[in-house]
Amino acid sequence: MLQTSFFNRDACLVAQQLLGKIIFRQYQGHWLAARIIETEAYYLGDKGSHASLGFTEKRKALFMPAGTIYKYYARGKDSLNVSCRGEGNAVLIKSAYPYAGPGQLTDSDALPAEIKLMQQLNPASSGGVRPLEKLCSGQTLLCQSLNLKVDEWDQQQFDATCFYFAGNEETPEKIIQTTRLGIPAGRDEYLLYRFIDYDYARFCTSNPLTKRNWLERKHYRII
DNA sequence: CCAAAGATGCGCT
DNA sequence: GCGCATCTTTGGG
Repeated sequence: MLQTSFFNRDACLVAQQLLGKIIFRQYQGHWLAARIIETEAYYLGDKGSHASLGFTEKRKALFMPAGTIYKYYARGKDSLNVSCRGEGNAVLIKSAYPYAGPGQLTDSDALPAEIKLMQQLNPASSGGVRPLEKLCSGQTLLCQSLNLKVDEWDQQQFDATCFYFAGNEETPEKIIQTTRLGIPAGRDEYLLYRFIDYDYARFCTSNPLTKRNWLERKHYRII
């Protein structure tokens, strides 16, 4: 389990080092799991952040010690963040990919019970089964798949018995660094605070590599 | 109390 | 890639 000291560092560094880490979530006797593939960093002083709007009870977790979980409603659905070093700074877990041990799972595999549970928790809008690539591809979709609710987790700490992040010290070989999503013009929208695991870019919310008219160095860079 | 905006996601083009 | 449905929070009146 990642300790609070992991989060007690610069938010952009934490965001990058979270890539490749695994989220573990206890549900009905099973450990649901997903690999983090996309993150965003937010700072008190950047106008895209919730913290920059000032302290309210809802935003309190952003001002609590590093490693505190901040959950809020994004367009009415649950979203997962963790506070970092410096009051008001945090990382947003933007998307993940279903995890069931080493190697990349595909829809053609016989899916483990844990993955099927995640598909039950987060069915397609049609009511059908959501393919793996769409199961955790979004900050609220991820929370839905892992049964992570605002009411239960906002302002809480990670808990080794039911919800935590884990993984080795390695970050992916290649990381895509680009702009955050959903930030209006004039709100520091140009900041390159979004990070994507290169090898999983096709599963993230919006893939810089395949975006029309997007160029390396101009709109994103590989680090 | 209500209008407006928001760290979105879906469906269709 | 774009429009819009959805629902919570916020802030002004």
